[in-house]
Amino acid sequence: MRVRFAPSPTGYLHIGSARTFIFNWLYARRNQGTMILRIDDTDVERNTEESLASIFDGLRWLELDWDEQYRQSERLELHRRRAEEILAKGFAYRDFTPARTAEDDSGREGGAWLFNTGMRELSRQESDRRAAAREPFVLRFRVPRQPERTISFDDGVFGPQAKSTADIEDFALLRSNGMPTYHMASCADDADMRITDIVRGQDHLTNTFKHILIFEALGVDMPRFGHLPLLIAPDGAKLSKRRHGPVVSVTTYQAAGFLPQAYVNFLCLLGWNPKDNRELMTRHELIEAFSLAGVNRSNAVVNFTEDDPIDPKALWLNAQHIYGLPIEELCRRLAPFVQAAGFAADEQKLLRVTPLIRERIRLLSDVTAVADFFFARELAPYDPAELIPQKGDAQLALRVLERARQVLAQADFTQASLEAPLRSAAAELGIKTGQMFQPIRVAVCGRKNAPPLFETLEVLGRETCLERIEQAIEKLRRE
RNA sequence: GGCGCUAUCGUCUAAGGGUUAGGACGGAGCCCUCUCAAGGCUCAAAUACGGGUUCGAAUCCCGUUAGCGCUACCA
Repeated sequence: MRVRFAPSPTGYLHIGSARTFIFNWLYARRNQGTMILRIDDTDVERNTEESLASIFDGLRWLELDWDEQYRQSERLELHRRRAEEILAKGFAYRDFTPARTAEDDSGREGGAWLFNTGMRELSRQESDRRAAAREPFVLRFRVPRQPERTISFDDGVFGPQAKSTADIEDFALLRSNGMPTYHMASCADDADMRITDIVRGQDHLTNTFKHILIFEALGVDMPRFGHLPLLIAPDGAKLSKRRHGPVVSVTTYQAAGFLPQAYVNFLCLLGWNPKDNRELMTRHELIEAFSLAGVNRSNAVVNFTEDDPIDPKALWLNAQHIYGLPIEELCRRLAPFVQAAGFAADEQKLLRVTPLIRERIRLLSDVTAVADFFFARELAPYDPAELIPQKGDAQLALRVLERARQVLAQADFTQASLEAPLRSAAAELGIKTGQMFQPIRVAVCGRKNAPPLFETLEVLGRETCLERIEQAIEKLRRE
């Protein structure tokens, strides 16, 4: 089995493209096939190097690989040769009609345009003469019309498909500048690369009839086809940069702090499922479970809003994958985000902090908001009122902190030996544990919501804790 | 306009003639609990519409509607 992903480098890597790559990749890996990356860059006008770079960056980030790589622009001779071959066999003809413009197009009514009159019938001699005279022409496929014929194929996802040649126009193979069209280049390459299975977006479903015509004319083995439902926006429109902004770009999710395996997992669930209610899946599990039969036929909505570009389910999956990661690996993934935020993150410290925050972050980037007080020397300013516990006052907060200062000065600084004395201190003061712990938590973390107190104290260390409690006491006295 | 594809909770989806139409995310509530999370439990929430076929239809057929794709010398 040989499959390919064939993006055209006209923008950054689109999440829909990434999903198409993933499905091809899963299909290949599942069946010990060969995965081919082919850059379809025949549209010189729109291709950019940045786009090419973004495709590679995106795929590298997603930790996806491939076995062979090609660039269509380096294979133009093959495409032209194959087009000539089709012309020589009589399956194509030269059309010398000047290119239509958009305005010409608007007037069309009552059925589809099929071909330009007079050109199909041009004699070979006449055609050759005008071509030799350097008159520009576009090479068109001579779609069989009399008798018309039904082209059919069995789609791996959509099932049996059929279309009459009476509904297929004489599509172009070569442009008047000699460049192959997408249809020609794609089919010539698919044939040359001996692609056995073409898995691509549903927008190509109806193009497939044209491709079958080309493959037939070329006299090559017919590949199998499988078309994927499209990814669309909540408003039903297809995802586009203009309308939907960063949600369509893979880099958005990388920057937001997604784990590649989580994002791949999310993308797989858009239009495919393993039929057994599993959702959280490893890459290996995805490969094992993948089949074209599990792919849906209706488009899938990426559920984002104007305020939040991230689909809530993607977020949940990311949190699950984060929680499932070994501490050392999570640490490694977190480090760049900690550094980018300007914290001096020494590895040992991060290794101790990570277990305390792993179920509190949904994105890797959350680490800076959740664990900042572990890394910052000085606590960000906070309202002293935060130090005051439920059903208490500043006096109580002061008593709690002064007592805590004593306890922390003496106790062994481990979670286990900190808990008992702190609890009994609460009992001695005649207050609830919550009332005891909150002022301490706010004093050392600078906020009410934080990881469990004793672990936090231990990781922070005696010196930092006492220093921060001292500062809190002064804050309260100044009030 | 022509041709094609699609239609189950808000979203992703399961069920492919017989189910109280299942799961997940998100939402609401409860439990757990030193806060926040995580976790557990519970609740609300769907077969687009109209006809057929059948003892029986989310499921098969036809139509309508809606959405999407193709209809370029874009891919």
